[in-house]
Amino acid sequence: MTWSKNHPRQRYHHGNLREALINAALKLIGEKGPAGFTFAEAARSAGVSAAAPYRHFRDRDELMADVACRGFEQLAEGLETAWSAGAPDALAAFDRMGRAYLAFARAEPAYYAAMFESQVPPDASPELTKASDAAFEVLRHAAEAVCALMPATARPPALMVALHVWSVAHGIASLFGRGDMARRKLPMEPEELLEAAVLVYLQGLGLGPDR
Amino acid sequence: MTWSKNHPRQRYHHGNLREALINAALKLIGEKGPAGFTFAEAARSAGVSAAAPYRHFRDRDELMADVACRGFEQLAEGLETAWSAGAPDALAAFDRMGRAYLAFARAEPAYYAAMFESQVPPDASPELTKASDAAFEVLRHAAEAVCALMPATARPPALMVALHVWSVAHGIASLFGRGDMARRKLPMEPEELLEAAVLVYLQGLGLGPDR
DNA sequence: CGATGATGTAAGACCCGTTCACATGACCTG
DNA sequence: CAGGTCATGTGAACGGGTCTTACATCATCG
Repeated sequence: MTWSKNHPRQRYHHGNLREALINAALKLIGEKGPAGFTFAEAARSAGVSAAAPYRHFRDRDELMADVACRGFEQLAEGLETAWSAGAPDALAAFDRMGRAYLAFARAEPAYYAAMFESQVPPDASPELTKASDAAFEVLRHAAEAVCALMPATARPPALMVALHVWSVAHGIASLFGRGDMARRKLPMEPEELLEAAVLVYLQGLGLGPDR
Repeated sequence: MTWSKNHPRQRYHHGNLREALINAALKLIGEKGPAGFTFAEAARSAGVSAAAPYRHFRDRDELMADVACRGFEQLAEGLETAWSAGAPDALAAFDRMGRAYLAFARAEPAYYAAMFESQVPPDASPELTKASDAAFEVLRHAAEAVCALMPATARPPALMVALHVWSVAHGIASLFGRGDMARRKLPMEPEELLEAAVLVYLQGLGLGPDR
């Protein structure tokens, strides 16, 4: 039994190294942040030599970009679920989406870090650009439904609304939702802070819930 | 003249190494991002050995934190100047502050990166915490002046307003104001996007400019 | 069975962060 | 001015990381 360790790869070939590396990356990023994540350690954690990962990723950044890509896909899925076709009404669904964004940042810090804190440029790969655009598209679509509630004469551009909401949600998540500035003492939970911001903002657009 | 190079330090002691390292760090961060910045290269750029910086900073992170600290001081100064005692009126001054935030992110990418993208925890040093708090305090003070425009019966907490505005400004700066997601095609300049967001938001608070 | 291509390994070049013993020299003190 | 002291800088060395290159293994298919 001398060969038995945690995951004693006996076969020369791993069989599923690409996925194993991505999982290792996710675990490591979650534990030590995107900067602490190391190609070599991911390899070690998968039980292969330090050179093996280069058969599956051009370099460390490409792995990071792949993780970020999957993160955007998960985020899009989460937002889509929260929106759930705008039921029961667009405003309630919109609010759920905001919470879903913060929930994602909190529940998947590794994905979130890879997506936004890893220095990976958004155009690192076509897939990444596409995944990120797709996630935004979910929000944009919701914004369109919300804008449709307003009289056509005073209807703001849905794209602008989507950008505003994305920005404030991202700002809150970055500043207060996680490690970064999380130490700043908030008078409320990030979720409440975001909900209040969106409520005030929609009110400013003439979409008060009490009209 | 064999000893003449760029800045041929002839004296054994540099004389002002601390400042030289900080300047080198700023230049390098600006050129290659906070991740690309290297203690060794800063030392090289200052013309000293790789071990010399350790006489002035405990480690690389402490240098980064020092840069971030100066960044917050500069930001606070910029916001204070933009606010300029709330003249001619609080709303106009508030708008200037938002623009000043984005201007800072654009004009000082090295500082901005050290402050928000360098993985330096906000409590890395007491000075950093203090500088960051001071910058926020400027915004908070302005928010208080803006809230004072409203009837006391319908006055929102100034802290909340400050947090909302800081969040949306930071979100826009992070997502669209610089390298990160700057590639996303915006229908407007970040400054206009922020101004519109704040206008809608203040309107939602009952502070329409046309009342 | 034998060739071939995908996948993994070993070793090494090069860089970084960090430490340690030692060198230099600014400055103070007698 | 002599000598001591302390801050500051040097060189060498360690451990670890990225990435490349030459070689090993093995699944697959003619």
